[in-house]
Amino acid sequence: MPKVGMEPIRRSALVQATIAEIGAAGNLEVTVGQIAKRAGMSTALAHHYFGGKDKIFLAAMRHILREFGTEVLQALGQATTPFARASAIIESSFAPSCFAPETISAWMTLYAQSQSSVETKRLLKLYQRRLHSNLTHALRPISKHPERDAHTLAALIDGLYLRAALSSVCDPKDACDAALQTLETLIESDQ
Amino acid sequence: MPKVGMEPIRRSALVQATIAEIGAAGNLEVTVGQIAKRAGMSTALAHHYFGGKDKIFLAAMRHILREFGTEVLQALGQATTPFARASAIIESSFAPSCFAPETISAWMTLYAQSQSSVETKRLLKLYQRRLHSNLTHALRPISKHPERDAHTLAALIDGLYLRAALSSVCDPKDACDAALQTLETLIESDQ
DNA sequence: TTTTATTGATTGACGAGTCAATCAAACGCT
DNA sequence: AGCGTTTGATTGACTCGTCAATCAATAAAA
Repeated sequence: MPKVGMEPIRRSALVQATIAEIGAAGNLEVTVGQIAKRAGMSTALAHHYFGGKDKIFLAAMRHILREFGTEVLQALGQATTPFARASAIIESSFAPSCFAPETISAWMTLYAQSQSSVETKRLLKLYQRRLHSNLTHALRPISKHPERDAHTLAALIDGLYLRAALSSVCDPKDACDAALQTLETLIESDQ
Repeated sequence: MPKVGMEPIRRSALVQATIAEIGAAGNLEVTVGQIAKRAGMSTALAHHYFGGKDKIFLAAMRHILREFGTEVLQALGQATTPFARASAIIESSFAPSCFAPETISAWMTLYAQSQSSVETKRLLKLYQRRLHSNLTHALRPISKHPERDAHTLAALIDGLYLRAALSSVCDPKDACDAALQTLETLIESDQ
């Protein structure tokens, strides 16, 4: 079985397994052993490829962020009008994939870890900057205060996500509608 | 030194120390030993009074929530008009005490833990219900959609808090202004 | 003397990271 | 094609540290 070129496969399997384990546990209390087992290899191999537990976690976080980023980008590609662009960003943020248990857990632990890991904090800020920049760009032609409204909408998206993710009867659609509704109210208001 | 009636003092000291340690560490990777040491006692005594690590953490979380609750209640007492009530709720949510490092860390770990601890989730939902109910009550006389606007504002508060807490140049005032601004926009809009 | 407070010492478990050893594919040389 | 060598893949076993929880013992009130 030992073949060359295993590295990318192993790394990807570990990242996948990490996300799954975090989702199953609900938090970061996950051992390298569990992750390696789910990925079908020994703990030694996991260490061999990543060098340490925190490196594995960071890679998993990066993966989540990257996946979300491409989802938004793709939705933006479909949109033609400024309003459609803003709506697309909002709808991407409440896509079903964002509410998979492992995604929710990953997202929450991301917030928590950001308080103690500078690298995690960097990642999170990157996501926030991108969301803000995308929103600003979409709102520029249709809002009297693009920057300000983008800031408000970005925060609203995060907050609505938190509430929807926490609620047992987790209804992404309601949250999405609320965000869209507020988007309309904001751009119609002229003050 | 052994005197009677130590229990409440010890419990309170442990809760205080737990919050401080979480703030210092930035996450839940805090040992009972650290907490007990900061509280000036042995780990055995900490176990004696709380029975286990998770019980200690839960007590700390409850303490944070209760403190926040009374702060809001006090601010509401000062307010006379409905608009002042809504503003008071918002301003309480961005009070300096909410941005102390230990409070931020506690809040973040609260979100993260809620995914794996039903009791923590229950606590968090309680806070959200109270915030929503307070806001609805304040908005009833001045909004055309009190429930809907309360939901939006509550989420906005959480989101703005997240962003402000995460930003290195953490400016609560900006976040508060954004929330107040949106409050005005919402109640002025008539659709 | 009963109850409450208190701790040092200990236990038992668990987990991250390391290491030496094994195995097989690829490589280079003739 | 055949043969030795290097290189990547892989793991079982082990080390070292940590930490939650327990317990037996002490001391001081009541």
